[in-house]
Amino acid sequence: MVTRFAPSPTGFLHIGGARTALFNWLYARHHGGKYLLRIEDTDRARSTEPAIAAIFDGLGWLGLEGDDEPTFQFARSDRHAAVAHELLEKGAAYRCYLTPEELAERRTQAQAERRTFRIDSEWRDADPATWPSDAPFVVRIKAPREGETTIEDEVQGKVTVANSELDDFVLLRSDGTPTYMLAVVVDDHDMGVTHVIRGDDHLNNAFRQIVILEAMGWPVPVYAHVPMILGADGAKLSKRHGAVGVDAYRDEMGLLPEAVFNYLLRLGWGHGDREEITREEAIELFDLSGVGKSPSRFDIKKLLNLNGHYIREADDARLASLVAPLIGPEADEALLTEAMPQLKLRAKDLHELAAGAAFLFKQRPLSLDEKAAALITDDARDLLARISARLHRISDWTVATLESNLKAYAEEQGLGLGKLAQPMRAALTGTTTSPGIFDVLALLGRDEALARLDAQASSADADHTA
RNA sequence: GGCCCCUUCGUCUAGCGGUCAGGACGCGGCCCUUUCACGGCUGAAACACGGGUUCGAUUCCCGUAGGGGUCACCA
Repeated sequence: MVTRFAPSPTGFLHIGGARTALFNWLYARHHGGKYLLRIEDTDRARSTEPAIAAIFDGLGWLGLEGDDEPTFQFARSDRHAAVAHELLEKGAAYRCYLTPEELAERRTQAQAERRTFRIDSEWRDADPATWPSDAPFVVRIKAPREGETTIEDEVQGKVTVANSELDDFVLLRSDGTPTYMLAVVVDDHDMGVTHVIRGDDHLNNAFRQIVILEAMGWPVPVYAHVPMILGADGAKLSKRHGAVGVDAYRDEMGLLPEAVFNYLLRLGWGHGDREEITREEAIELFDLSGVGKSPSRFDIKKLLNLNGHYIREADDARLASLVAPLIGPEADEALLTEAMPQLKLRAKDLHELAAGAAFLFKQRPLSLDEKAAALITDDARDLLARISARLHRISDWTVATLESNLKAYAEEQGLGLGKLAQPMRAALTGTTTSPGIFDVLALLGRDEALARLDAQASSADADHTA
């Protein structure tokens, strides 16, 4: 069996497209088939190189690249046109000399009479011998007018449409170029596609495509039209909802591909109570029967939660290499990796992770944020001086030693550990939230930690010196 | 408007005639705790509405309402 993902390169890889690609990829993997890519670039005005690159980039990031070299639809125009001519010879299609203007006129006329407009070309049954040779024409398919067509859709179930609903749609434009409807059918056939899994905005197209398929005597593929992804407000997902390109999820939101993969999988598809699902498990579990029929809304909170989960699961060195560029040239990947087990507990995305790691690379004197500054009172300075003096005597600068020493000191002084920890945290990180204070001391190293402590112990209180 | 599809907590979903209608995110409370997190426990929260069919409907059928899609010489 063969599946395919066929985006048109008019922008970035849309998040909805990414899910369609995911389902196709999963279905092929699950059944040991092939998953192919086709770039539908027949719209020359809107297709761009950067868009093609962005799509491959997005698919690559998610690990959804095709099993063979991608097909470029525009390059196959001659083949598409040849099929149209074959249909013409068979009498299954005809030259229609109606101009766009005439069509538009009939359309508005029908509208004025509150009639449903359907193309009813007088050229449909014209004798080919009467076809003008000098006037422009389009090639239209002769769609059946009687009876009905039903498809057994893997997710939508049995769907039936009266053939009278179908127009004699265009196969070849007046400039001789093929339309999408023709190109898709020919390419799917030539590529050996057996399963067409796509957004349900194409459900109506399936009936038109079957007309071509039957005229050519080609087999009808298995269809699976999956519901679309809607914005949080229930409207069609668009730029208005913020990020719709997968590149934004990576670059702007700082998400991990495995989180997006998992989220997209669970959006519109379920398998019992399973929530966190790896690639391997997904391949094993995925099935079209688990795809729901109703459109689902995009929930960024849940995506973020999943991302937090995958950050915690991720390899420390990998996270360090992803976060270092977000911090700046001063970032040290080795130190980041060492701190990562602590840092990754506290972040839902890479930007939060970078922010949480920033204290490691700050230059002295540290600038304290408002809450941290408020903690450095005269009493606190005094306390920090005493703690520093005590820590100066420790040479075994490890979490265990630091912890037992400081806890003993807190007890001696009859203070809760928090009374020591918060001023220290302020002095050490410039903020009021951070990993555990002993980890912070250890991560910073003896010299840097003591220097930061001393700097605050001897600092002047702006309020008092003013 | 015509045609097609859809409808379980706010959201994603489980359910496939008889369940205290389950899980997850989010939200509230409690616990853990040096901060923030993580983690654990716990609470509130749903079968759109109206008719049928049936001993019995969230589940099957038909309407209504609401939502989505589609009606190009765009893909």
